[in-house]
Amino acid sequence: MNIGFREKLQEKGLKVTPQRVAIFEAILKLDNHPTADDIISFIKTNHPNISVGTVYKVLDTLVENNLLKKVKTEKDIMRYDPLLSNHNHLYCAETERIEDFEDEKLNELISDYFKKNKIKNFKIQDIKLQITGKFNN
Amino acid sequence: MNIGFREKLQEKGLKVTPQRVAIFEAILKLDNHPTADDIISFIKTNHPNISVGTVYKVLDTLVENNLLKKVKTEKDIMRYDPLLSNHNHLYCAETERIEDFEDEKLNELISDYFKKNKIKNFKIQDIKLQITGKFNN
DNA sequence: TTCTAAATAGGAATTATTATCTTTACGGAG
DNA sequence: CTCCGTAAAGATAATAATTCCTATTTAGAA
Repeated sequence: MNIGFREKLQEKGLKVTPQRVAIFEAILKLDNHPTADDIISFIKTNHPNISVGTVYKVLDTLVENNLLKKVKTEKDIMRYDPLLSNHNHLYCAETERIEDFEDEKLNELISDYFKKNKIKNFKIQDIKLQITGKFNN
Repeated sequence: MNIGFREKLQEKGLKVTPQRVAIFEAILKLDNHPTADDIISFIKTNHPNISVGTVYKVLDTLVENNLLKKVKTEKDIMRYDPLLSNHNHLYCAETERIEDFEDEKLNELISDYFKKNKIKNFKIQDIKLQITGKFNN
């Protein structure tokens, strides 16, 4: 997966730098959709020489190149998501926890619906479900 | 509708202040889901004596009391929405335009789906669709 | 009208993010 | 393998949005 990341950088014509690798690894390791701040803290302990500005710049670059996605919570905080498959999120407003939620059947149901019921004057590019609620564990 | 707003404030035990009324009216007048900044600018010209901090606090209060909702764009900007019916949004990433989108049939379809297909360990409180794409006009 | 808790004004402080400018180093060419 | 040009990183200043703080005001109940 590390190797996959390096290759993806190269495909996009981006240089493979230790900073980029470290930041991407941090996101994978931190799991659960870290904030920029989570990533910065993690990086600070593991790679104390990587600067804050670099973290932001790398995140931006990766998002621009679709190696990462941004997720937003209710509270307006950006989170980062390394999974690139088409998935939705379960989100708990109280605890700020986010979990991935994949359900191919549901995706189909919705996209079928929109095939039959076009929205006039609007061309859909992407549909995302934000499911808010409470985790039982 | 103005009157409705005052009543809603009272129902919640909130004081009816000219600031709250002015800010709520601004949101209605600005339409299209203004940002806090839009609201502040508008207020600045119409009620120059209302302070920025107050605008933020009023918005928070109204959101807490369900007299207003927050909407998020891709770009991490908060917008405010005075409509409280259960509706989703069409969102154009290029122009930042947001339109309301109501479709009762779709809402039913989705809630039926989740009645039949519970998510384990998670109790759904709210489902929102974010439909990203392009407007044709 | 009086009183008190709630709300506002105004500005400082904080936080997150972006910009700038210099230095470094990735990775292709020789 | 070494060198070079350019993309990327470092460090820090600047900006932007929002929150905090405290004195003052005011809505509305008694």
